[in-house]
Amino acid sequence: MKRFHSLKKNSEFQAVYRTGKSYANKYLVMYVLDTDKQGNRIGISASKKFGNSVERHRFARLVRESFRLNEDILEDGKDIVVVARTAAKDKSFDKIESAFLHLCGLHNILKESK
RNA sequence: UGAGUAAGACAGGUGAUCGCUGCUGCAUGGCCGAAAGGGUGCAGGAGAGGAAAGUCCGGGCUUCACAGGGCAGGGUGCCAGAUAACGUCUGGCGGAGGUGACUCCAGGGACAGUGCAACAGAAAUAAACCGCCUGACUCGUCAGGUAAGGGUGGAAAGGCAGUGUAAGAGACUACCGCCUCGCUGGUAACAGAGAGGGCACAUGUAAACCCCACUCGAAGCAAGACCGAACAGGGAGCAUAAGGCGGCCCGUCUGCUUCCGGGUAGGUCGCUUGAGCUGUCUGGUGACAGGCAGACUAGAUAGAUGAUCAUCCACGACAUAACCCGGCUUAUCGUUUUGCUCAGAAU
Repeated sequence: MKRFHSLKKNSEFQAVYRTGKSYANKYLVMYVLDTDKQGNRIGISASKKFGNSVERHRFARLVRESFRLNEDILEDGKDIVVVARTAAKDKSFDKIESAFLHLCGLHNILKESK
């Protein structure tokens, strides 16, 4: 299996926003939708309000890295959308990663939590 | 040495582990495919900027339009050159600033016409408020002359000095400025000296309309080209077994096969070898042009450069390619090189 799967279409994002459940903390907002398909998919969103191109790319990389390193402890068959909040700007990797795992815990999609 | 001025260079480095996107090689009777190949795995090597930014100009490229001419509209605006082209660049000219190196200038036309010029001021394109002078008389008023002086303003009928005069005024004179004429130098912008005018309808504004000269077709890589599930459409054949429109036949619609053509999702190309880069030589004051040699240096398509650790130091600013080039503008922690100028010291 190559890389990891990501959400691409606007319609896929809209489906998660409308029908998925959401939790938020200081840095991130996370939407999760059950798909019953194999593999998890992630979509990352940072609006222009968040910052310029460099800052938005930086945020996306940190979230992608958090997802990649922790994918094996996540349950299967989820569409996840992560939205940036402005407080996440200029934050280090471990802050973003802990925020990501915190939200995964709230969504109850960690394998250990069962 | 200090202060300044101009032109450049660099844009955290090194090592380790995990991860991402192309490329090359090898492997893979195992996953897909008839095959080519794809996929997967391993290895090697490559992988953002000086502004990649703003999208303000110009060009290539692509599609559309196009006999020729004119109008409208846009752009440019001292001269010569460079260039594929430009609103860019180079060298001059003129003006402004600086002791200087040097810097800055949207720098055609205001006797073609129209418009506008707040406030202040007596008056703003038209002039007598104060003042000055002359005359008259009822003795502080009237009539007339006057733009030298006062005050207002960005701008008040060329400036300054003198002659002159009742007081004044280019009324006259010298110098400077302006205008006209030819002469000399220069490709030209322009400069120089000379002669004449006697200063006029008299100010400013053309990033106000406008006039003059030159110039411009439109839209953009989500351009566009090709392949092409699905799904509308048409032709041919088959079945005519069944059903609908008919009481029945013909006909027609529904069905299946096949072909044609349009074309959505999706895919492939466009997509990186180029008006390019590096070095060097020649021509040119220079922008630049030409010759020779060398290297190949991102090509993603929801969009690849990240994470962790160690270590060094100046403790790392601004900011992420999206078809490609030439410029402009704006942002930027700092480090550093070279030329030149001024001041001081020493020889």
